Amino acid sequence: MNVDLELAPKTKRPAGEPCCEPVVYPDVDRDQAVRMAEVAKAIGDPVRLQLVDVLRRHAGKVCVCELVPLFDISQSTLSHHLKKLRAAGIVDSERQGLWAYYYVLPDAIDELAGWLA
Amino acid sequence: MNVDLELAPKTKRPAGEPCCEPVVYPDVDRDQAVRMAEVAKAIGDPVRLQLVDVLRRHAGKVCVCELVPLFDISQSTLSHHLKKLRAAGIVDSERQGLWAYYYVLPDAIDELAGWLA
DNA sequence: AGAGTAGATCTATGAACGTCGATCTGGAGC
DNA sequence: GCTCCAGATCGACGTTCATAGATCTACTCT
Repeated sequence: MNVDLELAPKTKRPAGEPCCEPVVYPDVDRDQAVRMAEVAKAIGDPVRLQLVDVLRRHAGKVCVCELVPLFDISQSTLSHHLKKLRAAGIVDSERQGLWAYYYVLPDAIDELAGWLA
Repeated sequence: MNVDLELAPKTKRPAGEPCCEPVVYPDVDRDQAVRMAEVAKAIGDPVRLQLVDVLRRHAGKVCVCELVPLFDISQSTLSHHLKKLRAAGIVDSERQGLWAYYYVLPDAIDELAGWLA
């Protein structure tokens, strides 16, 4: 699963006409790929993608109690999704008394957006 | 799991001090979210992300035999990953005799990149 | 025709996922 | 103290995932 830039990726060709002689290597290294893939996987669910959408479009922090009624899922499932987004470094949360407020950490998404652009 | 824009997302507040009064709705609708999440999920794996990276950086079509030696995974696993990328509409393939050539379809990624930007 | 090759498909396996209801935690208000 | 509430965590479930080896399918070359 590791990209080995040292090894020549030439396989034995059957005779003439090789399929293609110039070898293309990935530009993003393994660490970048793992990091960005983790972010992509985190937004690879419709609910979480819409969650990020709401949080990004909202300037400040959004209370969880505002998020729950937006989706047809249980509160525990929403909490689970928010936890995944936090684990991926996409969002962070802050407790204020009884309520929890979530907000976006732009760095993680920016790296992925930069690569995709 | 559906976003209902009709329903007022107000829950009964315990007394004074509501956690936050302005309600934020997602901008991307359910269909967009499902589509973009599918693309994000497809690149939500380090191998597939690097595969897309290689294919995007290469102008034309890349032979599978060039891709196999880049990763420490079996040929069948690589084929499985390429199939996932094709199912997500990120790449397409073309047979030429014994070899298969893969290339990027930019539209799917562009939509996600546009939203992330 | 027969041998060899590139790539896709099949089968299996163990891990991770999305979902829910139930429970736990800790702050608010009486 | 006690009760109520918001949100997180737990336990369980069926599903999907990444992976590998084995097999299958076309195609090329002799």
